[in-house]
Amino acid sequence: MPTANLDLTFQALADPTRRGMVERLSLGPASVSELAAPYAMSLPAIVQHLALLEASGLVRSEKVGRVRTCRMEPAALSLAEQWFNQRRAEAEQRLDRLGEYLKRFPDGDPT
Amino acid sequence: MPTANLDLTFQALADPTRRGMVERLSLGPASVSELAAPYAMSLPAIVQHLALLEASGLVRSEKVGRVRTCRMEPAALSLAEQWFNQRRAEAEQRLDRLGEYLKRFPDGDPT
DNA sequence: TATATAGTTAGGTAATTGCTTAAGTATGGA
DNA sequence: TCCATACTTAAGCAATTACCTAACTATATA
Repeated sequence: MPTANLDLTFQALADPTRRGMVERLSLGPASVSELAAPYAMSLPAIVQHLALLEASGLVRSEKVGRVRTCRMEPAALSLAEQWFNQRRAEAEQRLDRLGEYLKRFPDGDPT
Repeated sequence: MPTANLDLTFQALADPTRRGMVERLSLGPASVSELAAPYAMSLPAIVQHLALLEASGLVRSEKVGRVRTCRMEPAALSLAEQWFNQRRAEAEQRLDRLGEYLKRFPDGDPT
């Protein structure tokens, strides 16, 4: 339902850095600097990416002491996944109907 | 594997107009003006959205006479879907390992 | 052949994105 | 208490995005 959230989710996943961060977090929680380690860019840039991931709901984080620990929010992932499933379901339904139709009128239009 | 293509795919799906067009095309092929009909924006804007959908490989189109017919390319959708499946698989694996671990050391660290 | 239809091309603009550097603020350890 | 660590905030900038209008090119149809 919340189409705005799908916007944010897909937008978040459209960037290879952010997708990399999600891949990392799918293996388990990580601190900001751990997330940043594989990338050549500045820490503020990473933090900005993280902010988008949090805005989309894909990632949640909490700070204890001076380290912020980030972890995946699986529900947000599955929301996007559902969208794909619906599209596939529709496409398959359509092809089923087309199949039925062709079985009844193998030569095309029933004219 | 082609991470650049995932970029384009998710980028394409991040916009509600384009996502709407994909939803429409999941029900079956449509002409450019049919795709444009539900939206308040100009035709050139729609054509631009369509160009992004084609660049991502989600949609393919061909022009016959003066009408261009657009249709879904299911393979591109399933590429994105696979990415989600991998993420979920990893997350579940991790939780399984965590479960095993807790079964062996119910009190936490094995120190 | 004239006119409407379906789409295309070109150019412009305001807002957003993905970075950067510089200068902070807490927190934890020697 | 001093210093390093782990971020955070602010400001700026070049490139991209999502539109727009105006003008154009084909292809049907009357």
